[in-house]
Amino acid sequence: MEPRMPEYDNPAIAAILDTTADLLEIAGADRFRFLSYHKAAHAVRAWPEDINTLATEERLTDIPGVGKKLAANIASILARGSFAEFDELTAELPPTLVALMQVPGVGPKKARTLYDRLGVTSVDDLEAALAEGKVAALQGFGDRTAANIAAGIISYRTFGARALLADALPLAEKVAAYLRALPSAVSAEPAGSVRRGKETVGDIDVLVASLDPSAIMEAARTLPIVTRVIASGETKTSVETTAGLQVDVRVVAPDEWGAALQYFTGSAEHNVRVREIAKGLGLKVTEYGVFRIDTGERCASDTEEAVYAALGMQTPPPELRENAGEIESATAGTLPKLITLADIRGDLHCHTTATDGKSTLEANKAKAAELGYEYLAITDHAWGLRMVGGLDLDDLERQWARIDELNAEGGPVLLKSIELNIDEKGEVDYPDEVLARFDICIASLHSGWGQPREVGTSRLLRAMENRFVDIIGHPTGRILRRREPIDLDMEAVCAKAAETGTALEIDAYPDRLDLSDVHLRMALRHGARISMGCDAHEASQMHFMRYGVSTARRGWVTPEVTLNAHPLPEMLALLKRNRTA
DNA sequence: GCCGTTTTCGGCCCGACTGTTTTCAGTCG
Ligand SMILES: Nc1nc2c(ncn2[C@H]2C[C@H](O)[C@@H](COP(=O)(O)OP(=O)(O)OP(=O)(O)O)O2)c(=O)[nH]1
Ligand SMILES: [Mg+2]
Ligand SMILES: [Mg+2]
Ligand SMILES: [Zn+2]
Repeated sequence: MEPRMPEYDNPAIAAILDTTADLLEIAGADRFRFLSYHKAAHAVRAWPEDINTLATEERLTDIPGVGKKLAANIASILARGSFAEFDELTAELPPTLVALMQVPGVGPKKARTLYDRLGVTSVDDLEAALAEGKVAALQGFGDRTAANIAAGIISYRTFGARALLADALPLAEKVAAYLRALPSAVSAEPAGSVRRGKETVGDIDVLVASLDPSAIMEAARTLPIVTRVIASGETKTSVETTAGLQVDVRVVAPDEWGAALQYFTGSAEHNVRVREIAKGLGLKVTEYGVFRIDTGERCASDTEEAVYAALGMQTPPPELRENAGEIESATAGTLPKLITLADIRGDLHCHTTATDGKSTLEANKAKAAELGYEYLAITDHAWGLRMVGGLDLDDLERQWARIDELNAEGGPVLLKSIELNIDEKGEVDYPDEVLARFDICIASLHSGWGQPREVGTSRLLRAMENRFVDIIGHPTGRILRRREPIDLDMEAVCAKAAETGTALEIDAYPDRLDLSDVHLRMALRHGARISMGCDAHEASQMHFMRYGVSTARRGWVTPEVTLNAHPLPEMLALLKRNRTA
């Protein structure tokens, strides 16, 4: 049998384009040529249509930044795993050189010199060369550069993967609160990817407004959590911390707050686009303000709204600032009214002590009441997951009886629900007579992670054909930093969800956040509904909803399309099982 | 390499910090 070509998805294509860009840069290619590869990589990653569909329909150039050449190169990757320029580049340079550029302090020029002069092709090689004193001896390097690179290797090795938002956000808020409390500080807020609510973050960025910047910089260098000062100047300090995260602190004058917050919130791609647009209007945007190019006069700077208004734009919510369509919407004045935490009327996914949860029904109900919810779906595991105590019919009767008692007491309504297991054939637990008795059924994959695309896809499609499967739980099964998503034809999954009236879940558990932002946009494109649940295995985890909402907002999700942004009767009426034919 | 209510050619964001520089390149945000 022929060996199968690997199946590509948008992130896989984007990764190859990014590698190409890095190799081109190391090879000394024109700046705008390699930047075009990075730009296309970002656009492909953020594009809410499957790259295979686009290629088949010869619509790759629909993606902004993908022209004739890049479309041909992407098509070539899909067909044979590479393209001509990539083959030439990797014949000229070892592709492992891109890993050298991941070491803080090593960029394309130093990587090239290390390779040319010392034959260094890996981080291990680099470490050896440092130990032998060869790096410091290089033209243009020196002792300090060698020491910085050595420290960079340690960070590269120990910090590695991006942090979960749920781990970084509390720390970011703590650092901001600490700096805000300084007598010389006027205000301080987290910015960067933390403010944009990205599911993982590379570092923590904090903006401070102050008339005494040196006092802020001193405080940043001496934060209790600092393990190393990477750089510290008049307005910017970068430190490594005990949390294994880099913290970047930027300070500006109070009247520059809005421009600086716009800059430091990013994303970089959003900023570049905003600045290009400004230029076309005869304006210049920096972290200090919006300026007229002709007179140098400052037109805006104190608030973000003023900055965007000076460019004729609405202020896009931070979660949308990825240069993925929000600039066009903001310019046209058509930004969507995104879902907020306050719109959430209930949680549609939680576990109890009846299976693998650590809190009782009663404790979950109390938490739902505390959160001001109207309802809570009790979705313990079904019989198919016996190893975590999956419920049999007797267990269900007992749980339902207790739910009836609790509902009689008032407060948030507990919904008799279940998280069904989707088996190898796409079938779920229990006979139809039982499924019909639930208020809501979620169905989720819990096995088969390494399966080929068509297998996982057909399991989900089959499950969605079941008229009692109202929601597909954590559709891809990804676990951030631990498990790749199952390979799926997500276009087919979203289309089937829309066609059958099956909602797709955002599992708000911080290492899942599944569906992801980009897949949510794809789901909305197809007209699918969204369901939000924390997958709490302990009552306190029902607070994870805020992370689900961040991901939903990044996916352009509105309250209208979200099941649990509706009052109970409407929410129930939207379920597949209650649809009138 | 991409792109176009000023353009199919000539642009492509803007600034901070560091080290080795004798005037600024490299890296990063
Ligand atoms: N104008 C402009 N701004 C940039 C550039 N690079 C970074 N920024 C701004 C926007 C970023 O959100 C902000 C913080 O930079 P970071 O490198 O920390 O990126 P960000 O937080 O977006 O993502 P991260 O999760 O940290 O990788 O600085 C750039 O090249 N140009
Ligand atoms: Mg950041
Ligand atoms: Mg940063
Ligand atoms: Zn669950």
